[in-house]
Amino acid sequence: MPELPEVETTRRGIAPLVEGQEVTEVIVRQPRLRTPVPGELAEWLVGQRFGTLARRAKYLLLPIADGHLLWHLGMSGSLRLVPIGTPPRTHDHVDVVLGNGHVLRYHDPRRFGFVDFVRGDPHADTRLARLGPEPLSDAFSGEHLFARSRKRRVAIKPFLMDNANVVGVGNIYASEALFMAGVDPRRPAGEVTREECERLANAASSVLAAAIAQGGTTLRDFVGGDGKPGYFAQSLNVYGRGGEPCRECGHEIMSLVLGQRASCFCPYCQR
DNA sequence: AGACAGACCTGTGAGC
DNA sequence: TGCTCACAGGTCTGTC
Repeated sequence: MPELPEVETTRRGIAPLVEGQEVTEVIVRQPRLRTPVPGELAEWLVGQRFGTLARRAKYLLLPIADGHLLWHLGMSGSLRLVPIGTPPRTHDHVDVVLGNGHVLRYHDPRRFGFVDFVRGDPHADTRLARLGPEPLSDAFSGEHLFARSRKRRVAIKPFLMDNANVVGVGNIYASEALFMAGVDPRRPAGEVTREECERLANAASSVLAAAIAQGGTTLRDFVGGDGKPGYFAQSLNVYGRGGEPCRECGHEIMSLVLGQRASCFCPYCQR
């Protein structure tokens, strides 16, 4: 499942072979994604050249002459480059054929992702305009979290996962950051202290940076050719470990539902 | 405006 | 073994 680190890894991986390339053909095999693939996609793209690829939150931005492709990988999407002529597999929904002999191929079993075209400034688009700061930027800090969370009664975990507060912190990273910071995920956001917000911001940034450094290892759905789970899974302290002993103190990891999401935490280490 | 429920989709794994 | 079914996940929409 692409979390922010995987989206960033995708961007870095495909950029060298996509930037500056002309689109020669667009093939849509399955238009029914989270939002339908626009019928005019080929019309918009063919003959255009891609500019410098960017990322905002979990969105990839692919610039063309008068706008941007806005691509979201959803929960199971991947964007890869394959040589022209590579036969599509099941769930290979969209191909963007490039002049250099490569195909930018979108694969998404659960079809939670989407691709759309935004004319003009993409950051003015409703999907991007309300987003909070990037977790690895200077705009994100403990002070920012502290200021945003005052008087908020929602639990700190769903607060952290709210894109308006900080982007790219999904269920897994929110759980891990809260463990690292020693904060109980059920606490009302407004009651988390300034010092705890500082620890939380540092924890969220460092766990995301570590995951990017590992190449955005998938954490759950990923299974290698040898059937082994993702590498980063070994680093998880609480996520998916309900009922198991805490690695720090040995107490049992609790699991419950917060904001409609499974949440795991150590009731002894996290107060 | 904040809080929360529901919808979207399908592979996986548990239970029968 | 084969079937059913709940669950996971991010984000948008709708309701209170």
